[in-house]
Amino acid sequence: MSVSIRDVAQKAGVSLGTVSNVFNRPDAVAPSTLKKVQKAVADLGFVPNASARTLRAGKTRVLGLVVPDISNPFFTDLSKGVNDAVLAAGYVVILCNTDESSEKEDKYLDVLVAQNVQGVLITPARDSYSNLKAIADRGIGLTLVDRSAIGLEACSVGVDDAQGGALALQHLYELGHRDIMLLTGATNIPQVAEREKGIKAAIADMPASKRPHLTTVRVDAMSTYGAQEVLEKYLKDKKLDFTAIICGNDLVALGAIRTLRAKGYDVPTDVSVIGYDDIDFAQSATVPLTSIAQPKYQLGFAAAELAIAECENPGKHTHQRIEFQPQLIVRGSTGPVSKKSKGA
Amino acid sequence: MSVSIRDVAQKAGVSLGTVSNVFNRPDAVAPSTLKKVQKAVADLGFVPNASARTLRAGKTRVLGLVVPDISNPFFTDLSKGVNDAVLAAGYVVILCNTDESSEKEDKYLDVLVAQNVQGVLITPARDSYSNLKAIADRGIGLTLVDRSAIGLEACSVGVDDAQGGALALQHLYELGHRDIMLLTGATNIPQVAEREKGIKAAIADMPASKRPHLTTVRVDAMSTYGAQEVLEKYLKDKKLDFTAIICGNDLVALGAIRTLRAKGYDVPTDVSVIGYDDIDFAQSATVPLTSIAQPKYQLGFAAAELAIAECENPGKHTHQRIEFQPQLIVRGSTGPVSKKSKGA
DNA sequence: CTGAAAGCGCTTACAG
DNA sequence: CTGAAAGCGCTTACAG
Repeated sequence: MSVSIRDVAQKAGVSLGTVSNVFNRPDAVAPSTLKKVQKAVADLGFVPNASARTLRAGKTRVLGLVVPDISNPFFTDLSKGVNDAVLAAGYVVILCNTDESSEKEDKYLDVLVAQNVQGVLITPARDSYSNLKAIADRGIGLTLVDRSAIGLEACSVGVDDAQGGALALQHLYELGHRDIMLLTGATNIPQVAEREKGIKAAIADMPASKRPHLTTVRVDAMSTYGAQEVLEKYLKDKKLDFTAIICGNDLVALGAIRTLRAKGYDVPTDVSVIGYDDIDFAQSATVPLTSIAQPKYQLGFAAAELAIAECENPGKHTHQRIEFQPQLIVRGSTGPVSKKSKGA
Repeated sequence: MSVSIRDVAQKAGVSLGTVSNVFNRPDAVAPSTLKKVQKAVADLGFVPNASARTLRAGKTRVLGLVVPDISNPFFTDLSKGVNDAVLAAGYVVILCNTDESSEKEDKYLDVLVAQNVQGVLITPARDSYSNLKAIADRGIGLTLVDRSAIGLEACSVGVDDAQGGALALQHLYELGHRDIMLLTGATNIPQVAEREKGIKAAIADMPASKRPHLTTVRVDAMSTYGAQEVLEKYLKDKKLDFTAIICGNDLVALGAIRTLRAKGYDVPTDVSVIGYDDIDFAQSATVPLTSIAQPKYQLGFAAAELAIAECENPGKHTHQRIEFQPQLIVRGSTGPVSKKSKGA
């Protein structure tokens, strides 16, 4: 149905191999021949058949990106980064959304093997990486995204969550806050645990006399309602015993702000609130939210670059881990501790 | 590097063709042979090489999905629908994010041609479809998403925006509202124009004596701030002359609610507010938002099904358009018109 | 029901 | 610098 290299060769009056050379080693072709062939290519609208090319050369220039939930903006932005890196390098990416299901993940992995992808970028849905080893054994490059590559021969990219926690704490500390609530989720969520660790480490690093006091309160669900419920209960028959809250994520922060305002406390005059994730809505909220942003796009871009580097140089590629730093985004929900609340 | 069909044939003690038949026409293989081959396949971990398969059979079972902005939840959910449909059918999809750029779109289209995709699902970045004709001419199936296929031999899927507007109006009408503000964007946005048309048509359909009165107010930016600014100005030295607002989207609705509450009006007691899009945050808002939702997932699923149908049956496929109905999601921001506000 | 053979479109040594 | 030839891994009539 389509134009083949044979048609181009005929039209340009050269052999098959010469046309191929024009695409793969243009330096090895005489300039006049090059021009002739390029004209024929343009005239016929020839695009080399990737399947044939792959079959012969063994390289597909196709990558697979496997994510647990593409509706999560984290993965959406990440996937944009992957796509941009990949497009620049002449690669293509097959996106696989596992919906956090191991079965779907396995299925997609098979699909990717069948498609002869040269590399797989993945945020695994489960802790066990057994299904990934099969991929690596097939010689397919593996890049772990937002996970570490423990026990795997693979590159990985991630964000320094401990640092994210520390950033939040330091920001509040610099604003003068010394009584801080940590309103977060269960410790079995790795990210939650890691950030908490970062907060505590930052506190431990301070001179004992100046260390802020941290009260940890856990919500069942890291949602607006989950936060409201818990915080309302906490404030029930107690006076405010903190001047700032570090929240597990932005939804929790929004819920906290709502509760505080309902109780007649102003944010940030009475209480500063800091979120995590920097979701899209953070800047449109009633009180624009100070938050910790993750370099999602860069994460994807870097992961794709690692994967492509491995594809281009499978022999002497050394695996590496790239860890990005989260970023503090200051908006209206945090401010200096006021004399009023300090006194309270 | 990999296990080939030849290895399987050898291990199972059958010929090449028989192994192929096991994959492509299992009915034509004797049960005992089938089992022998399947065992060999499992033992060796054989996965057929898609490139070779494609090259020979001419079918790649690969689709391209080209969207202007994957960070927009509309396209994210849509892409989930596409992926699920595609996975079920044993296809694979290459996701292309054009960032609304025509150049990127053209580049991706070339990439997709080179990858031998069998079909392209696209929400074009520009109005002219000239670059799409080239795709169609190559025999690649084309499916327009959230656009009509005027001037193209192609299937298309979309949402009935006029109906969306009508739904919003009718909901408020049934709650007794007769003085309604339409707070929306510029009419050169097709979706805005179409919804407005639907609202007006719905009003025109009512008996003249009962027709609600519609005041249209336009915002520069369909954002929270854009809405606040315009509405504050409108309410400056005027009493409330409406009991409900239909908003251009959910962000506008959130801004409207904020302004109303700041002025001391309760939502929905004094004023009902309805949004559009049903963004994720709509249900977590201070006043959970009544909104018009679009069947994004279904849109993608249906588009993929159309595309696959065309791939499977390129000869006698008739192009069709599938138009989905938007859906009213009732939450707390709308309620019956109160006697108080009615009297005002 | 099974096997031998041709060929999909390209790349890559290799000889000239 | 150019061309003829082999072969990547599979599918598909075709003969048996």
